[in-house]
This record gives sequence, C-alpha cells and structure tokens, in this order.
Amino acid sequence: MVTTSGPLRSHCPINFGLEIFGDKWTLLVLRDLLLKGKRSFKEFQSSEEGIASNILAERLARLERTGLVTSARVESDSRQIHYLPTTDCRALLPLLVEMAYWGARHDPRTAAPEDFVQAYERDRDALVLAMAEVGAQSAGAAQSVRE
Amino acid sequence: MVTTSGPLRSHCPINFGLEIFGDKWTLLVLRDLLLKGKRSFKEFQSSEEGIASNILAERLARLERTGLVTSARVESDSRQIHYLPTTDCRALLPLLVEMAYWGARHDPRTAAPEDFVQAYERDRDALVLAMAEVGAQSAGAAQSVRE
DNA sequence: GTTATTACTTGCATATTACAAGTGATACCA
DNA sequence: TGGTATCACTTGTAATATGCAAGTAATAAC
Repeated sequence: MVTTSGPLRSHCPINFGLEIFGDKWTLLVLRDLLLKGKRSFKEFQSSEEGIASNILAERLARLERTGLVTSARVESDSRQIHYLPTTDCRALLPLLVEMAYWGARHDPRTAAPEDFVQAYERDRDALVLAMAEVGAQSAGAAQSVRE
Repeated sequence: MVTTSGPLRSHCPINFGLEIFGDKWTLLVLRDLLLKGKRSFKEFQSSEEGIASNILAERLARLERTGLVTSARVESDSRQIHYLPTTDCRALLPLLVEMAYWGARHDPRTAAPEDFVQAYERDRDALVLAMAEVGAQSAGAAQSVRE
C-alpha cells in the first residue's frame, strides 16, 4: 500500500504521483533502483547527477514510509543496507520508460543509446518487460530469501 | 525545439525531463493544458490544487522559454492571453496517461473515474489518442488560425 | 589495535515556495 | 464618459527546502 504523509492537495491521479515523486531527486533514485539495479546508499550517491547525502537519506526514508522501498541489512556485511523496490514501485517502470523516451527524443544531446528509441518504437511493451529484469530483485523476493 | 536554461546535471533522458518538469507544479499546468484544455491564466489558477499566482506566472514563462508552450493575446478580449501546447508538449501525453494510471491504481481515494482504468487496460494507445483530443488545439494550429 | 568503509547526521548559507496584497491595462455598463 | 470589474500579473516577506562541507557511530579489514 502506498501512503502519503500529510493531506493531499487533491486526489487527481496525476497529482497523487506528484505528491510522492514530484521533485528533482526522487525519480532519479527510483531510476537507479528500477533501471540500474542499484541497492546501497553508496551506489545511489555515486550517480553522475551528484545527490547530496542528506537529501538522499531523506528521500530513501520518505520512499520507505510511502511504501515504495524496503530496506534490509546485508547479511555478509552488516554495515551495508540494501534498498529494494516494492511491487508498487515496480509499477512505475512504464512511467520511467515513457519519460526516458520523451527525453531521448527531445534532448539533442541525449545520452540515451539510439537502440533504446528504436526498441521503444518497435515494441514498447517488450521493452518495458526487458527493462524490468534489471531491477528485478523486488522487496518480496528478497524477503523470501531472508526468511 | 526544447531548450533548458542552465547546464544540465546529466544527459540521462530521465534527468532531462526532470530538469524541465521535475517539481510539484509544472506537470499540473501541463495536465490542465493537455488533458483539461485550459488556456488562460485564470483557468490554470482555478485548479483545485491552488497554485499561487506568482508560481503560475513563473512556470508559464519558463515553459514558454523551454519551448513547451506558446502564448498569444486573445483577439476578442485583449486582456486575455491564451497559452497553447507545442508539438513537443503534446508528446508528453503518454507520460501523463501513465502517471494517471499509476495514481488511479495506487491512491485508494483516487478521483479518477473507474472507466479510465478500464479503458487503459483495454487499449492504452486508443486511450491516449482519445485524450489527445481534449487539448487538441496546438500552438501550430492556433498559429495557422492567427495568420 | 589501527585504519578504512558505510550510512548516515549536523550546521549553516542559499534558493525556492507560499501567502497576502497591490498594480496596470483593458473591458463592461449606466 | 466615468465608475466598476476583470485579467494577468508583480511585489514583499515569511516559511520551507536544498546544497555544501564537515563530522560521527558502527562495523569490517588488516
């Protein structure tokens, strides 16, 4: 279940999303989580956009409260915490793909590989499925591993 | 052509979008423009989320600079200015639909009508096409009318 | 036992947003 | 033709969020 902290400005479905990830950083964290398979604080921090550690910590905590992320200490190294996407989080993948497609088509200096655009235009649903595998380890799956 | 003002944090296609509409208000303006067919300052201001007039003015100016919106004085009432989506802006419609679908599915109190979810699940592309008609009057179309 | 690594926290400067009120240009109406 | 209303903003100021640099506690590695 996805829950927001305070009262919402409205229950417009677009606004609902904005209240959760409508800022400059949250969707980048979700991108790293869902598309790049990042799991640890350090990995998120290493992204080229350069998120500040206090912002990252606050966003991860918020995503966990919201229900899009779960966290678990790594068994082999108890200093580390792994952040994992929930099912509700993985449902954001099509949105990220749409966003990436728009960006790839409209940024003249885009870093997106050309075959991403081609793959989207050939078969969007297949592309979404293929990209899902990168961030495949879900909170549920990890839970069953831990238990 | 879509242009950003300053230097970008990265040319990741997802980040490109975030640099343009990665805040709490811009996508609501685009929603009103593309999905609700709103055109005037007053109409945007009347949305239930309650955007402040200075924020709205700044966002409209920024969207115009970016190339997602054009503005034109209304012939029949020269106090009014109409803001219109460009082609690049209308390309954001699939993204808005994805966002609305996620919100409709995950907000237990969503205001989205049930048949929106059904229409999406039945035929997403048809739904996008149908929704495009609401905000159909594009900057290009308006231009050809004015000239 | 010393040093390194990981995930943060803290303090403070700067930037962004929110709220309330005001302004100038144009339209409407008697 | 003069007064009032409407429209698209602007201005000032308080509150909030972000960005940056440095520091800390817990654990691991040597």
